[in-house]
Amino acid sequence: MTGPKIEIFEQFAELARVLGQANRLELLEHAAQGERSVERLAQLTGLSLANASQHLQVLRRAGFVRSRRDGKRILYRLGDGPVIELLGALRRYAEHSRAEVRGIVSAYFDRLDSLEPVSREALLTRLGDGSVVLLDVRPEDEFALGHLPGALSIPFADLERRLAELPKDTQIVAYCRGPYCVLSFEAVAALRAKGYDIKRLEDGFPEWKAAGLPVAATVDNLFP
Amino acid sequence: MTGPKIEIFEQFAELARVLGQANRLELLEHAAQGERSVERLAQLTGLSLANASQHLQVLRRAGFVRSRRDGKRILYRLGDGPVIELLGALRRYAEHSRAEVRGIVSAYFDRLDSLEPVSREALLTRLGDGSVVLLDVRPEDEFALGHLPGALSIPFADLERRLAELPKDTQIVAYCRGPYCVLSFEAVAALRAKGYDIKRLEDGFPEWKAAGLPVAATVDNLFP
DNA sequence: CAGTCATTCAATCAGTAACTTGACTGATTG
DNA sequence: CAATCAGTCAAGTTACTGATTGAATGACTG
Repeated sequence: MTGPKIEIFEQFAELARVLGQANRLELLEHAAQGERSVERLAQLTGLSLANASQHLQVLRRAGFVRSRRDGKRILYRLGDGPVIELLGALRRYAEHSRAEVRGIVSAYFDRLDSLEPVSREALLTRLGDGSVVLLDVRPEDEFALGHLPGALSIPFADLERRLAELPKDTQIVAYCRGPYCVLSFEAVAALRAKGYDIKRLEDGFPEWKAAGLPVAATVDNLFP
Repeated sequence: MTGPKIEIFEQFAELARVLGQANRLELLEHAAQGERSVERLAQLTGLSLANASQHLQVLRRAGFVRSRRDGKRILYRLGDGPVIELLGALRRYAEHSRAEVRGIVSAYFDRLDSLEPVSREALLTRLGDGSVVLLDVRPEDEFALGHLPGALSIPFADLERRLAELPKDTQIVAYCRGPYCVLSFEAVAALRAKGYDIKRLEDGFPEWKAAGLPVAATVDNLFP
């Protein structure tokens, strides 16, 4: 081979191998929501503590996440390279090439929301003229760690109880963790059934943040 | 976990695992230049025939390459999903996050070409007004399988012998297989030492083609 | 239609990866 | 300063991956 290519390819391959594990991808998505302790991440993914810890270290060595100590806890958050962009490229490739992905997507998602999602750009314009209400359906702690400015936080679990907070005369745009997060799909399905005018944001919070758009946070790192 | 995520992550991880092997990435880059037989790809990468064949089948199952039979030969070419985009995202992430990659790049490449490369957009404009000569330094067979329109083919190995074909008064833009292909770097270094005004195209042939820009081919599939 | 060529398949082996368990470290708390 | 808590480390098991070898397929060639 000509020159330095083998080494470069080996570096690329090492990074790709780190993403080649479903549990790590899941940890990564959770870390992308905001800082999280190892224990919390282990809970969220259903992994054992030691296993989660080891996976997180693999992710850290590859730069996909960073960590810092806070008292006895160690908090992991997304790394600062173009991680979301890389995951987005992987997702787009998968959607194009893997019938399984398209199948799962259509089975779970299209059934719930046959309408076009709202793009980031469209949302920005409509937020400007106040013609839309933004709804964050992620759990409260994820909202606290960071959310789209002006978003209303009603975790999906509380939605039924808190319907009164939602307008019937203004369109609602719901979002959650990412393009494949079911929460926003189910919120759309549930609220539409009740007569609300609601759509889904195409991406989730991490994509919004990665695009360099403004983010609001209620706490800094209160909920690990 | 909520819903269909685990399955989706497993699909993503499967794809990432396929890219998690340097030999496969190398095969992929060669297939991205144009259709190639298994034997040729094995030669180019230095892999055994059976090994190359198996890796190519892994790549095919993931949709990164396609194959067709031509007589006794089986020809592999790049798949038609956003493969180049995915590899580009991987490359950009690696450049950002891996000191090793930056190190290798600067050790081998920056030494050879400290000047800014020419972007696709800039090249397009300058091709329009005829203020630039395009130079393809890849081997002849890769040129034959596809090249940028109007490019002059002088394989790097023949460069010394064929200097007469190059203008001294017009700027030259050299390109080869991709951002890390050494050929164009070395061509730039060699010709600049001889007093030519020469720069490097930022990307290579596959990126150009993937961007949907026009491509010329001398033969269809004559050189497998 | 036997021989040859290009590729794939099947079997094997060595090396690596994922998960578990239990011990260890480092910071807080009584 | 001992006890506790959060996380890491080290060792072991099991499963998978990559490479090699030789046999098997499938298509052309005389």
